Amino acid sequence: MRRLTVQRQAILDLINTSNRHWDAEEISRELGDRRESVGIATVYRGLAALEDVGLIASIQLTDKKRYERANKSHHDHMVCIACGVIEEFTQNRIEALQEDAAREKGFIVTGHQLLIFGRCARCVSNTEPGDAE
Amino acid sequence: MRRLTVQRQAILDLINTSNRHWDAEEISRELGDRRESVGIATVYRGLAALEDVGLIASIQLTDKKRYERANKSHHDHMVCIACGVIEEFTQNRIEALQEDAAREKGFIVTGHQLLIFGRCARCVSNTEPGDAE
DNA sequence: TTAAAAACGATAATAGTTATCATTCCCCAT
DNA sequence: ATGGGGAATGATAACTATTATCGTTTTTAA
Repeated sequence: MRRLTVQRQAILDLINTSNRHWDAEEISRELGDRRESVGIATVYRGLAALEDVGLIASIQLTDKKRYERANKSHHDHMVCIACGVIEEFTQNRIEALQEDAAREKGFIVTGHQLLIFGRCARCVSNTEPGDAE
Repeated sequence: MRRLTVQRQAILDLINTSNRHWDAEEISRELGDRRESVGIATVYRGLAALEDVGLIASIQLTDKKRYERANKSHHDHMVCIACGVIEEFTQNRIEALQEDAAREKGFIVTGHQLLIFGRCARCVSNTEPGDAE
């Protein structure tokens, strides 16, 4: 990224002032609502550029990519298969074990992605009493 | 899945007699080469059906799904970002730690996906001597 | 043997994302 | 300041993986 344009600033601000995990379309729509509309292609390019320089972070879900603030300590994600909510968790021990496994194979680790799928506490209790689902 | 048709048998055999992680298009092409051509839609449906009953397993990569034999013990995957090779590894301790993290959040785990990205041993040594890449 | 259920295959449709391209913006050397 | 060139923008076409549609064929079970 060479230039931090107003469009990219708008994207960055939106992400930085929230705790959400955004997808490209949500960002485009939200900016439109705020009357600082940014073309969808520009959103995609901006997200890629911002991630590239480390100003934001991303997780690749099954169907799409979502972006979040980068100024967090390292964490992984838990996705509720019922309501879609994403929660974060940290397990330093897991990181270390991953490194061990990689070293054993002669792999140089450049990144990883750990997603846990399940039902969040709220969805579990909502469907608790014999709910047919 | 109600019926294990000849098409699904062909898909299953192909996967079971290999150690590869196949995507749908590769399966379709390989079966075509073997003169047991199966329509691409049927490949997708067959793969979904076979996975559904546990006869094959899958991993969701960044861009596509790949299928492998199901008669293996549980493992996760390491993907080489240079050559694409996929290696498997097992770390029981990681599984346990995931459960712990989930329990803490009140999550009921239904599945997980751990991908480690990096460079495999072969690609590391191939680019070793100051290779510009 | 026959009728309903399932699966097939060709192809249209969809979703997310990337490529194209003409236009506009912005930085920097003159 | 100014004008040229590299970047970025935005509209939209294109692409990839996958799913839906639908008429036809196969299979199962009565």
